[in-house]
This record gives sequence, structure tokens and C-alpha cells, in this order.
Amino acid sequence: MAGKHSEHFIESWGSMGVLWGINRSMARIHAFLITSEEPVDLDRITEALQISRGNASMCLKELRNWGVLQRVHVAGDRHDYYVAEPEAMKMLFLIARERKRREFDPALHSIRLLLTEGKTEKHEAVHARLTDFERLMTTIDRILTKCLEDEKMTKAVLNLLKSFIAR
Amino acid sequence: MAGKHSEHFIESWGSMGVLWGINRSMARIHAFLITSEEPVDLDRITEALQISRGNASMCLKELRNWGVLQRVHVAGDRHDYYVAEPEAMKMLFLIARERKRREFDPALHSIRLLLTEGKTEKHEAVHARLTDFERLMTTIDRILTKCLEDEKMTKAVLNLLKSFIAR
DNA sequence: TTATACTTTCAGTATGTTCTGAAAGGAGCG
DNA sequence: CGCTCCTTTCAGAACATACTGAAAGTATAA
Repeated sequence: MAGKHSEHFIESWGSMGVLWGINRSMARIHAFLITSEEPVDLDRITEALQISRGNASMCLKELRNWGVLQRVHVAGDRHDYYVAEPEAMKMLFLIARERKRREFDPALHSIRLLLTEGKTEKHEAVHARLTDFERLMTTIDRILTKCLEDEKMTKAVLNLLKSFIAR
Repeated sequence: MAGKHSEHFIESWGSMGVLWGINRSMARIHAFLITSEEPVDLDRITEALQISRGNASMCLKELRNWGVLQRVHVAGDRHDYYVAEPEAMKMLFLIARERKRREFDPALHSIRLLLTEGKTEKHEAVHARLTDFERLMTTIDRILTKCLEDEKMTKAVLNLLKSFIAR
């Protein structure tokens, strides 16, 4: 079993996962891997977190989809092993990019769809408002796309903003 | 009933709401108000969206908590009326600030808690990783806090980033 | 090819969230 | 004060999501 204080982190990180749009088990597994010194396998995860093997399997798959952990193979060993992305910067970069993909992009798409399809039905003021909204979201989209182009660019942007807020 | 194409927007905005951590009805009400020319009352919302009065009431309360809509009083009329924040910039600013409060801040808090309480239990490499993570999140927190200080600052940052990505 | 070891899928169950509509609460009018 | 109108609260129902553990699938070793 993980140390007592890691346990607290795992549980609270787990509770927070639902705020971030992932389920509790996924977040707990993620926290467990963040606080593990070495790669862990499925058995270890089910033992430590007291969840079923099926649940662990589905969650690991989804976390890999998010890109925040990797599967590692050990020669001569049939178990799959998992490690969390070790670099803090890389991890947040991956999370940010995935969240943009899942949350921001669909919202922008929806606005655009409305503006191209439904334009004849709208009161002028409403149409203007949606147009403003679309323009602003397009600007933000371009900024985010550039910022999240790669990790190097993300670092550059953080440095720029650090300088900016220090003045 | 809202126009056919507004209906589509309302429904798809509603579906997306769950990606953003709000429930479908809240998102549908929000979309309905965004696409309404004038303030609407509870009856109008329940009619247009075919939801119960209780549901509408709870959702409106929560949307006001988010700050994306206001209650308006009309003299001589007992109904409460609701309007969405009309300015696109203001709306996104309010959403961003609230999401930071609900999602980012608790995550940072949890990391800090772990680092102050549990430090004796950790393998050095894990401790270093969590420290890096905390530092990076603190940097981002400072940037976000400044960026979201007020709408004027948010605009300034967007302009800065626009210039930055154009080069 | 078969057996074994490991992971993934699946159907059913458990849990959590959302919604309903009746009841309660609050405010204004007469 | 009582009535009416409007909103909010509440307990229960409906719905959606998460999880279980057996079954199925996959890969490796013999």
C-alpha cells in the first residue's frame, strides 16, 4: 500500500478528477503513478487502489489516450508496466492540449455551425452577438493552437507572460 | 418555440455543457438566453426548453453563480427576467475565471498540501517531481491570476499573444 | 498445438447526477 | 390579514456514469 500521505494525495487528486472531466478512478491511477518511483503493472494498481482489474484496464487505456502516461515493456516479463509522464511541464502541456481538443474545439465548431446554417432566422442583435463570440473564439483558437504547437512554444509563451506580469 | 436553427444550437450547446462541467439543462438555458433578443422569464424558459420549473430555477441560480447571466427586474411586473451577459469578451472572461476557481485552484492546493504534509514519506525522485509540478503550477497560477484580474488585463494579454504568434 | 499468463471486453449492478412536480416560501396587492 | 402570483426547495424518480468480475481475447512459452 502506498504511504499514508500519498494515499491522501491520491484520494484528493481522485476527487478533483471529476472537476476536470475524468472519472475518479482515472485520476487516482494517475496520482498513484505520479507518486510511484518506478513503473507499475496492472496487478499493483488493482492492489494499491482496491479497484477491479477491468476498471484499471479501461482507465489506463483512457489515460494513454490523454497522453499522460506510457506503457513500458520489460524484456522477459509478460506484464505491461505503466509510467506517468515524469516532466511536469510535459504533463501539463499534454493535459492542456487534450482539453482544448475535447472542450474548446467542439464549442467553436458549434458556434460556426450555427452561424453558417441558421443565419436567416436571427434577430440582428443576436446575430451580431454570435458573430462577436465566434470572432473572439477564433482569435483564442489561433493563440491556443500556436501556444500548444509544441512544448518549446509553450515554454516560450510562459516566459513571455512571466515577463509581462512582472512589469 | 425558438427558431429551428436556434434549437439545434441550443441542443448542441447543451450536449457540450457536460464537457465543460455543467449539466445539460444549464447549458441549454444559457444557449437559449444567448440567442434571445430580450430578457426572458422562468415561464418562457420552461415552455421553450420543455423542462420543469424546479430544474429551470436551480439552473438559473447556478448560472448566476457562474456570473454569465443577470437577473433583471421590470417595474410593475412580478416576474424575474434573465439576460445572458451580452459581451462575448466579458462572457468568456467570466467563464475562464470561474473555471480557474473551480478546477485549477483546488488542484494546486492539493499539490501544496501533499508537499507540506507528506514530505518525509517520499522517495527523492518523486519529491523532486512533485516540487517541479508545484513550481510550474504556481507560475501558471500567478500568470492566470494576473490575466484574469480584470477584463482590461485579459484584453491586453490577448493582444500581446496575438502579436507574439503573428511573428 | 496447448497451456498459461496477462489484458480487455462485456453485461449487469451500483452509485451519482439530473430532473420532476408538489409543497413550501416569499413578496406584493387589496 | 388573506389572497394571489411567482420562485425555490425538496424527496423521490429517472437517467447516466462508473465499476465489477466473469468471459473472451491475446501473446508467450513449452
